[in-house]
Amino acid sequence: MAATIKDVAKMAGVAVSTVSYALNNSPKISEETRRKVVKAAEALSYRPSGAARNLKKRKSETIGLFLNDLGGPFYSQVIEGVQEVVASHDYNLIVCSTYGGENSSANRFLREKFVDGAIIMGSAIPDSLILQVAAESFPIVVLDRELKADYVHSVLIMNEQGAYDAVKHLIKLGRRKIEFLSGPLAAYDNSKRYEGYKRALKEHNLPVPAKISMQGRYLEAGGYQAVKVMLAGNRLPDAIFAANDEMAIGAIRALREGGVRVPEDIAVVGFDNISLGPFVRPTLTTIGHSKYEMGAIATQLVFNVQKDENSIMLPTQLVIRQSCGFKQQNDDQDETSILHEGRRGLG
Amino acid sequence: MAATIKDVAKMAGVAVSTVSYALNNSPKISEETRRKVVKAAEALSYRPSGAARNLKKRKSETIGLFLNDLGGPFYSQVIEGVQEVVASHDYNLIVCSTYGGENSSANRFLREKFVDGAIIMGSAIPDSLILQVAAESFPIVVLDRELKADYVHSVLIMNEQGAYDAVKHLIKLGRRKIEFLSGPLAAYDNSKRYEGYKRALKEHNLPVPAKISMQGRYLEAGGYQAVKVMLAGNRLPDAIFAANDEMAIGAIRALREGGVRVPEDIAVVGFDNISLGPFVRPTLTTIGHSKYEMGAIATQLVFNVQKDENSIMLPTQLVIRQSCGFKQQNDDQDETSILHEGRRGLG
DNA sequence: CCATATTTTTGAAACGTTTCAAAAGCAAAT
DNA sequence: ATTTGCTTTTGAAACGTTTCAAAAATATGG
Repeated sequence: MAATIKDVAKMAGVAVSTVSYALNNSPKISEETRRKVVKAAEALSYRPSGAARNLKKRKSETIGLFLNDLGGPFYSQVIEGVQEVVASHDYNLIVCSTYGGENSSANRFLREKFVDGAIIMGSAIPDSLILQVAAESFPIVVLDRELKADYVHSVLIMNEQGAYDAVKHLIKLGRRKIEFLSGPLAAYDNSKRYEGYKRALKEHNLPVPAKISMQGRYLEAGGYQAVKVMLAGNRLPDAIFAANDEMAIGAIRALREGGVRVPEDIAVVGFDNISLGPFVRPTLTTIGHSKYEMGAIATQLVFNVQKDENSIMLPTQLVIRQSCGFKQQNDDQDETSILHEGRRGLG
Repeated sequence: MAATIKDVAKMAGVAVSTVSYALNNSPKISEETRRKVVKAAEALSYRPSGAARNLKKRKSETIGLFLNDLGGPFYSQVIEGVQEVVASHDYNLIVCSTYGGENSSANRFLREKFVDGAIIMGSAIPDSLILQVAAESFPIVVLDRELKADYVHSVLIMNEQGAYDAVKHLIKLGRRKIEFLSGPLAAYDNSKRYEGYKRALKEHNLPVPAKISMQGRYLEAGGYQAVKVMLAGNRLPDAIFAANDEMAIGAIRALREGGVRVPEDIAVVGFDNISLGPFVRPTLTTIGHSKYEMGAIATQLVFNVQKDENSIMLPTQLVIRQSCGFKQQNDDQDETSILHEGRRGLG
């Protein structure tokens, strides 16, 4: 049905190989034949088959970015960073959801070598699959996840230190009973953030709660619910450190509805510095990290394949707004931030 | 280097075709051989070549979703709708940015038949390319864009009517001097929204400004700047209708900074009902439309290819919050909404 | 035990490109 | 005319699958 390179060749009265060279702008072809070929191709509205091309060339010139859910407010900047670097290498980028388990699109694409390299964020792709497919010809970079293997690199955030900074900041502001609003217990970043929370309490001789009392699955509604439940209890904390911003925002909503003043009665600090932060009331104090840079660096790593695994640690940054109760003289649009230097280099 | 189906065949001591059948769970193959084959495949850590497969089968079982920028707050729900329907058909979804002009990834993918169908949102892909590649074997659905051709379907939003409803609402609340905060003049949806704005003014015998005085390129910062400039002038309006929510939010920020009370002095209404709306202060009155449904319907259309172009019109909905100045007795989290029924069917 | 069905396995021909190595054209130099 | 050295064009062999049609093996029934 659709025209192939053979049809173009026939119409232009030349060999198939000539068409190929001509359309790929090879210098071997004379201008005259090139014109003939292009004309024929247009007349037949010829579209080359990417599949055939990739098969023959044994590469797709495409990088895959695999995410848990394409929608999250968090990802968009990461994507931008990836996009930029991929484009600068004249490669294509496809973004794909990891949703769907065993035979999700992501799994299929990883297995079937649709892409020449992959960047993986989120936990839906099991370590085993990554280990299976990573190879010199197929480098993989994992984001915010520890995984060591040949041709697997990782870009990490200083989760522990960031959480530590957040909690320490609350302590410095005089808060003594600080609760941890947890994300999924199985999540890597959540557990790191929990570690940082505990370290800060310990180092300041504050009691560490025996167990996690609030869980919000990293969702706004989850934070809201967890805090609703908390409010029904009797002994309220004077601060909440949420493992991500969505939950922090849900927490603030629940507190407000319960007549609790934020930050006067209970201070709230989140993590991730999502773009919504400056818009909620009170504006959200949080731990930021450079998402664009994360994407860009990850992509660089994909292009600089190296056998030994290599991990890069990105710094975090305390972003002080209103919800922590820090007294500022300036307008609420302004914000202060304290950079926590990270280190970059071999893992 | 990497193992191919031939290597697996050799190792398992069977023919290439047997391996293919075995791994694709064809019922012709005996359990015994299947086991042998699977074992060999695992031993060699065989990964089938998607390119070869697609070439032979002449399809990729993949749908492409092409967006202007992957990050926008607007898109995520559309993506979810698409994702859901694509998955229900056991197809794969790739999302891809149209950024990059002539030889962007998007252009390449569209041309090289990497995908079996496409959903296109945003204006970066020229009509000409769409017309060129749309075919029975390659259906295309365009979102919020009018384009009629064989095998091209469109899913539209009632932009004109939505804008009309927004402005009418402001008029009913007593506003008389309503300015239009425009997006890019060339944008299809912007011009439709402008039409609706003008119609509402005319129908209520209000003067229609001779020309558009504020432009904000659909960006928050654009709305902010445009309003800053407006504030420097002398005759202020008593309401602003922004062609999208981002600009409306920027407008509110500028007004607040300028000491203008929203909505008391100037009311603001946006368009799109992005998720940020309920979080800004005052909460944003806007025109909503179901983004998830938009994605889902578009995807259905891709799978139900029909020759004659077919367009579907989705209803909009006035979402009343604080920024329009409507006096409500209830808490600010609540919101009222008025559905404007759309019609669905042939264009 | 033979003929006939049925199940399982196999060769070989695609699918539509790229690219190597050889052939053909063509000019200039002998 | 023939050789030499270019430039341009071409055939044919991949690339790694799927799938048709035929062959081989096995089972079924008389």
